Amino acid sequence: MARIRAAERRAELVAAAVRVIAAHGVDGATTRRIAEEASAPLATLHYCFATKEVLFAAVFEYLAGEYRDVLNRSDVHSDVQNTARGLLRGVLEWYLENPDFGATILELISWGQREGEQAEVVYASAFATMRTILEGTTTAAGRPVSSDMIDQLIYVVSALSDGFALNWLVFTDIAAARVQMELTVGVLDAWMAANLGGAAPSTQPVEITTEPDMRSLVSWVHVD
Amino acid sequence: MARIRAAERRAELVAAAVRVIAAHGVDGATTRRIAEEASAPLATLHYCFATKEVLFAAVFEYLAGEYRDVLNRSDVHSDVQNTARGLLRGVLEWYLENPDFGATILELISWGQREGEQAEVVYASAFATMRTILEGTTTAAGRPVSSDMIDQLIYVVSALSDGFALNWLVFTDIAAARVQMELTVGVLDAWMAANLGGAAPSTQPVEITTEPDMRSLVSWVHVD
Amino acid sequence: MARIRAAERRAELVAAAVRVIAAHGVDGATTRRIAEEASAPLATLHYCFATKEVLFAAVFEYLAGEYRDVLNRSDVHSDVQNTARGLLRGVLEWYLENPDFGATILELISWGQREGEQAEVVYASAFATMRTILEGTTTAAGRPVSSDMIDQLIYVVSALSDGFALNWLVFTDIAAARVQMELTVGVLDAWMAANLGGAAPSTQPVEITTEPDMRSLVSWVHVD
Amino acid sequence: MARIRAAERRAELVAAAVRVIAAHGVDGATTRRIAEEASAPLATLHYCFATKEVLFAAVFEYLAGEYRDVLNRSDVHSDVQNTARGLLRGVLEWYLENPDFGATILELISWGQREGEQAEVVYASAFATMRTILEGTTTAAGRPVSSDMIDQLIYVVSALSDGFALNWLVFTDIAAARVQMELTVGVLDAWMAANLGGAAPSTQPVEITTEPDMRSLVSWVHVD
DNA sequence: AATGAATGAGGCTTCATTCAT
DNA sequence: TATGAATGAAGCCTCATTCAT
Repeated sequence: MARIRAAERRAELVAAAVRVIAAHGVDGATTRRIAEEASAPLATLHYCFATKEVLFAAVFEYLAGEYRDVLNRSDVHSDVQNTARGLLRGVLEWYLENPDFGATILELISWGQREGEQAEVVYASAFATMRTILEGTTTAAGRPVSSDMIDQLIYVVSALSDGFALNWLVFTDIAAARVQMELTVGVLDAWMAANLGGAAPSTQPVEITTEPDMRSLVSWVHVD
Repeated sequence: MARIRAAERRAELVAAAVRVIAAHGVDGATTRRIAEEASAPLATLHYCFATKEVLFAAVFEYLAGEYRDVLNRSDVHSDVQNTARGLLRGVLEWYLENPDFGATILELISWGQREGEQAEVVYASAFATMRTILEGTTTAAGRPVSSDMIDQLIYVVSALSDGFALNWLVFTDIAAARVQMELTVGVLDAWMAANLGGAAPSTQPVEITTEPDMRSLVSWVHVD
Repeated sequence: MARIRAAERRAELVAAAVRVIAAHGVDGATTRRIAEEASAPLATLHYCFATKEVLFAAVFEYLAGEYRDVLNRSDVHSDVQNTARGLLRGVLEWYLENPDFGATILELISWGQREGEQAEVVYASAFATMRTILEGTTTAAGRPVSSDMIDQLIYVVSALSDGFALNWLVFTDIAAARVQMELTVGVLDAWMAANLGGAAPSTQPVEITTEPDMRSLVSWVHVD
Repeated sequence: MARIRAAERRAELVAAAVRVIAAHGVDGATTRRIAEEASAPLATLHYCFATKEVLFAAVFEYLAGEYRDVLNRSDVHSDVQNTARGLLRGVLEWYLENPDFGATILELISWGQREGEQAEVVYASAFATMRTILEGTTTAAGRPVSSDMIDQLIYVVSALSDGFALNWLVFTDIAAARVQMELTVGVLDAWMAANLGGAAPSTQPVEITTEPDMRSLVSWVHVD
C-alpha cells in the first residue's frame, strides 16, 4: 500500500513536472513549483526523487514511453509507405492533442543534451521502435525495403515531425496547424513516391479549403 | 568615439551570450557567466542592457539578423525550385558552420514564446524576407508561382530546416549531418517536383558514399 | 515544538529589525544586517518573512501592539483629566525607556505611508484603544465628556507625544527630556483646564529645578 | 555666467532632491532619481555635489533657510502671546501649503541624526531665530518674558508643530488638518494663558463648524 | 566644464538541498 | 514515512561613485 502510495506520488510529480516545464520552461520549473503543482510538500519531492536531475530523467522516460506508445498505436500494419505515413500522422496528431508534451520535449532536448549520459540509452530504443515497425513492411509492390532506406525514412519522418512540432509550439493556431499537418504528410508522400517506387500517395494532395492565416504557416525561427 | 566603445561592448556581450546560451542553455546562461565570457564586470552588463530580458532580446535580434543575411546571401536568383533549394541549403550549411547559432536559436524559441510580445514583430519580417525572395521567381517552365504555393514552400523549407537543426544539435556528428543535409534537400526537391511541375531536380539524388553512423540519423526526440 | 521554534525565530527577527532600524534607519536596515543582528543566516530571514516588506509589516504590528499595551497599562481609571494625563505620561515614559521604539516608529511612519494599505487597518484600532479608555470617563465634576471632546483630546495627546518623541529622538539628553516631559504634561493640563472645566491640574506647575541644557529644549527641526 | 549656471544647477538639484525625498523617502532618493527629476545627467550631480551626503546637507540647509524665512515672515511684532501664536500658525500653514517640505524634513531628521556632525551647527541657529524674535516681546501686560519662559515657549511651539506635521503627513485630509491647526493653536493659547498671565486668547475657542472625519484627528502613530 | 561610460559593493530574493523530528 | 524548518550558494539588479574624454 505504502509502495503504491509512493508510486502514485512519483507519477503525480512527473505529471506535474511536465505541466510546469511546458508552462514555465526548464529553467522556470523549480522544485517548489513542481511540488506545488502536484499538491505535495517540497520535501516530499526530494523524498521521492533524490535530485531534480533524477526527477527530470523520470520525466524524460515518461515522455519517451508515451512517444513509443504513440508510435506503436500508429502502426497500421500495411506497406512501408502507408506505415511511414501512419507513423508521421500519428506523431503529428499526438503533438496536436498534447501541446504540453511537445513543449516539454523541446525544453528537455537541450537539457538532456547537456546532461548527456542517461539520454544515450534512450536514443537506441527510440530508433529501435521505429525500425522494428518499418522492418516488418515491404513496398506496395511487395519488394523488401533496404536497411539504408529505412534509416532515411526514419530521419525524414523525424525531421518533418520535429519541424512541425516547433511551428505548432510557437504559433498556437490550431487551424494553421491542421493545414500544416496535411502539408507535412504530403511532403513525406512526395519523397516516398520518388524514392520507394511509383505508387501515388493514397492521400489527396493538399487542398486548403479554409483560408487560414497564412502568416502562421511560417515558423518564426525564420526571423529576419 | 565613446559611443563606439559602448556599441562594441554591447556586441561583445551579445556574442558572449550566444556562446553561453549554446553551451549552458537559457537557464544556464546567467548574467555572471555571460559577463565573464565577455570579460566584462557584471555591472557593465547591466549598464549596457537594463535587464537580462533586454539582453536576450538583443541576442534574438542579432540571430534574426544573421538569419536574414543568410537567406539573402543564399538567394541564387534563379527559378523557384533552384531558389528554394538554395535557401534551404544555405540555411542548413549555416547551421552546420555555426553550431552555436542553432543551439542558441532553439534555446531562445521557448524563451521567446514565453516572453511573447517582441517576437511577434519579428515573425512578419521573417516571412517577408523569404517571401520577397521567392516572389521574384517563376517555375522552371516560366509560369508564375501562386501566393499560396509560396506560403507552402516557406513552411516546408522552414520545417525541414528546423528538423535538421534539431538533429544536428542533438548529435554532433558532422558526417551524419552532411548526409542528412543532402537527404533534406532531396525531400524538398521531391515535394517541389510533385507540386511545382515536372522539372527534375538539378541536384543528384542522395548518394551516401561514406557510411555514417546511421543510428545518429534519428533524432533522439523519437525516444521510446 | 517545531512551530514554537519558528515563532521564536520570527520574534527574534522582528526584535533585531527594531534594533537595526533604530540604529541605521529604514534604509540602513538591510536584510543582511537584520539577519546578522538576529544571528540568523540570511536565507532564514526570507524563510520566516517572504519579503523585507512583510518583515517590516510585522515590525509595524509589533510596535503597534506594544503601543496598545502601554496605553492600556497607563489607564488610571479616573476622571477624564487624570486619565488623559496618565495616557500621555505613560506614552512619554515609554518613549524614554525605549529609545529604540521611538526611533523605529518614526522611521516606519514614512515607510508605512508609502506602503499605504496595511496601515489603514491599524489606524482604526489605534483610535479605538484611546477612545475606549476615554469613553469610560467623566469630568472631575462628574459630567460626561462629549464625543467631539474625546476626539480633540486624542489629537492633543497624540500631537504632544509625537512632538516629544521627535525631540527625544534628536537630542538624546535624558535630563532635558525629563523636563520636557513635565512641560508636555503641563501643556495638556492647561488645555484640559480651559476646555474641560475648571478643576486645577493635580500636578504642580512645571518647576525646573535642575538647569538642563536649554538649547536642547528646541527641536533641531526648527533649523535655520 | 558659468558660475551662475552652476549655481542654478545646484539649486535645481536641491529642489529635485526635496521632491524626490518627499515622494520616495530618503532611501528611495537615489542619485539617479534625483538627477532625472532635475533633468540633469547623473554625472553632473556628482560634479555639483561631491557626495550624496553633501547634496543632502545642502537640502538640509535649504529647508532650514525656508524654515527661518517662514519664522521671520510670521513675526507679528506684538506681545509675546500674539507673537508666539503667529509663529506657530505660520509654521503650521507653511506645512499645509508645502506638503513636500514636511515630508522631506521628517525623512531627513533621522538621516541627519545619524550623520550627526553637520546638523549641530544648524540647531543653534534655529534656536537663535525663534529666540531673537521672542526676546523682542513682552507680555500683554507689558512685563518682560524670562529667558526660561522663552525656552519653554520654544519647546511648546516646536512640539506642537512637529506633532501637527506628523499628522498632516500621515493623513492627507486637508479639512481635518485645518481643524487640527485651530486646535493646535488653541492648545498653545491655553498654555500661555496659564503661564504668561491672565489675558484671554484673542482667538476664539475652537469651533468645529464642519464635521470633518474625526478619525483622522488621531495620528496613526497611536496605533494599537 | 561637463558628461557618457564604466564598475565594485552590496541590495533583495530564490534556488536545490539537507536537517530534525 | 513524511514533512516543516532551515540554509549555503547563487540568482538578477541597483547603488554611489569614478574614469576618461
